[in-house]
Amino acid sequence: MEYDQMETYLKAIGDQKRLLILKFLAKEALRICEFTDLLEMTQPAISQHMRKLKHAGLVWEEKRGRWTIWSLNTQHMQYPVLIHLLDLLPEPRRSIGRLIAEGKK
Amino acid sequence: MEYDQMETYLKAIGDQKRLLILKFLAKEALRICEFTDLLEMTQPAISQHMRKLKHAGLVWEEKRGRWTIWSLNTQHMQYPVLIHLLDLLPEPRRSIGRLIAEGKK
DNA sequence: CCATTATATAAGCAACCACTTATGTATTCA
DNA sequence: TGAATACATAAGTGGTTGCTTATATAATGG
Repeated sequence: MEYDQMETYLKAIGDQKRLLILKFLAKEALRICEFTDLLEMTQPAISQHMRKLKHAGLVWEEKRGRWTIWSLNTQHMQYPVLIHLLDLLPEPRRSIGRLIAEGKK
Repeated sequence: MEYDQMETYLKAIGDQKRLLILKFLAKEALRICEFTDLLEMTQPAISQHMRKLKHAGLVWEEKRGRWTIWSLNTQHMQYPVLIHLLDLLPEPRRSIGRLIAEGKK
């Protein structure tokens, strides 16, 4: 792996919000509209983070109807490292289960 | 580890020049003036990178006379991850051995 | 003691980043 | 078909980054 690729990778995961997104995706695939509730961020902000993660090859997108379903790319060369790092981070305050309970999913 | 600490860590290593610095330090402790030759960068630029690495707890500094000798902090929580990542990167073009041959060390 | 060497730090600057608001484009559903 | 929903993208903005040049400080060596 070259230095510029490594930089792209580390810059992609070197952001609190994106780490949180990845932490969620490590559990299950999610849609943008679910992230807006989970992260309490606007939809364009999420979209832009996803674009950055996609550019680094960390996530996949699957268009289904009006939704875009995002999931972790488990084939990424540094996927094991990513999982290791995510495991060090605490569980998010808001959870997907909470969303379901609130009838948002 | 909290999200902001992880971000600080990843931002610190998420830079080509700093990855190169760390790659050199993984071999041996070095001084600023040696880095200016190895990386072909100005002295203040190096100093500022070292400050950032120090702030993230990745390196130690040891003042000896007019020199400051920098070395990797092998006690850092994410030291094994760092070594793993550095091992994926190619050996730098310029080497310490080359410096010695040129009579600069 | 004075010149040299090694380093830190400050100010300035261009580029980049992460957000915002605004808008365009599909898709679904009544 | 028209309203609502999900999403992408563009433009604008304030803050950050990584460099530069300039300068200060401290140690060494003649």
